[in-house]
Amino acid sequence: MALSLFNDLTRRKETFVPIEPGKVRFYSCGPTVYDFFHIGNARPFIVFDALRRFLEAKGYEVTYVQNFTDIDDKMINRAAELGISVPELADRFIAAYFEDADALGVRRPTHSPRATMFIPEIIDLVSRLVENGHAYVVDGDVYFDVKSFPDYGKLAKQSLDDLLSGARIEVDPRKRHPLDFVLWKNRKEGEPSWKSPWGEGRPGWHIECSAMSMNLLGETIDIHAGGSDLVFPHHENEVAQAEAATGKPFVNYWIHNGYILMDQEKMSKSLGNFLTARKARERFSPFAIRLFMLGAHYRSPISFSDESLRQAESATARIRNSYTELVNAPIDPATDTSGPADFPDDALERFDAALEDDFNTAGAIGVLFEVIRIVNQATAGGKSVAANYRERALSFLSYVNGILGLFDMSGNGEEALAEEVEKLIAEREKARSIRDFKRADSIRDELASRNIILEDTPHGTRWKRS
RNA sequence: GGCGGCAUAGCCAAGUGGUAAGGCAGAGGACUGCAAAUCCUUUAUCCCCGGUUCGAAUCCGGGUGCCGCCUCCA
Repeated sequence: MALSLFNDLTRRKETFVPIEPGKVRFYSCGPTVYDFFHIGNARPFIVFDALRRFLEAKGYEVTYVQNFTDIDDKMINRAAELGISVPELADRFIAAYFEDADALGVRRPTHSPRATMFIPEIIDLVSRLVENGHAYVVDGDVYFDVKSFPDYGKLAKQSLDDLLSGARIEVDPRKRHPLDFVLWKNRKEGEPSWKSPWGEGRPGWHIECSAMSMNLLGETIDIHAGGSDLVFPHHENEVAQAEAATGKPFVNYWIHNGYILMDQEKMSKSLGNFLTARKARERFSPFAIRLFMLGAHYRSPISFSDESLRQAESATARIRNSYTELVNAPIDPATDTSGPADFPDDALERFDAALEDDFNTAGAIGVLFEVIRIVNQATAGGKSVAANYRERALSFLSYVNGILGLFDMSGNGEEALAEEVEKLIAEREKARSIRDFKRADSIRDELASRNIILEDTPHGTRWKRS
């Protein structure tokens, strides 16, 4: 079976066929770095990074680009508020982005371009559009002429008239059509600017993505991703700019994730109903946050709630527990038995099949938990497992985790802590052997208060962080 | 007004024609000194009405409710 993706350009699920066999050119819209990102913003970062990992797991060589928008009105306003320069602001929040994204298990993209590093390329693209009649210059501003591009609206599935009828924008009389959008903005006093054929100025928002995508990945790319709210106008405009310039398709597969809702409403900065990823990390593990995101199909809206995150937290602990049991299970010397349940041969196949079906992570996670139960059955009560069984189970879990990142496969880590805990466990064992349960329980309680949970198993006492 | 999405058990959530995955929570049992973890058992006819079909959560028509885009926005 082959990977299929729901392509917003055609509104249909389509078999994914890359331009170049074995390679994927993948662009994902990144953050405007004027503030910490919130968990709504985090959804595409996590989900599309996971898609990238899946593609790599399937053997594709993926060039994954996620940009930083480091020049626009919000950047300028925020920098002024903070009394720092726009580049300083960008540096600060790019650093913050990586801190948060790294902590959430989002892998670093192949390229993380900043718009301001591509000014010559942007100017070049705008020039092409001016030259071939798709853009016009007014008072140092350059606008894209939507009427010159008959396909305008093909991504949003709206005609110019339809788009116009619901428009809530003020009409700028200098524009030929109300929906014409700015490619290059004339400099205003005190704003960062660059020299261009049309005077000092700065790029419009939409043009940067087209320019960076075309320069880093080529004029036609395989996948372009982002939040649903980018379909119009951002992505529509990207298509128009790029295709008007090159005459070639800009993107073969457009994919968009659904929103995260807060109190039944779309989470957004402007509504103020958001939770930053940074704040969320203080309250929930990265694994729980990831499971919350990946536990529903990427195109569905999901509602944020403490309850949902707590559920994800518990579920994630279940995976980790199962893994720990498996790793610690004694190996059956006979090696030909593996307990009551054999490791299912089709697990991997079913897991992949779910992801291949429009990246259905929720379905895939269902398969994961079916396997978890089977593994738990095999290791329940301290039973031994066949070496071969453990190897196969670990290999499955490792493969799954390499894509979804739902639990920590490393050890407890902290050496010094481990030593101290082991000492207390030994002391408790001694107390238990002489049936001094009061002393034993007080040790357990003390560790519990330090977020360390003890579990007595047939093979001794184990500890873990809660 | 145009375009689009969603409605599945207490909660979260897969499932696009053949008699409802998975997770969380709850109940009972097993294991434990007690716990924890784990195992076993247990909880749904899929918003409503009508239609197509041997058969529909899944297709069609009509409702109802909620959400989004058309303005910066993941």
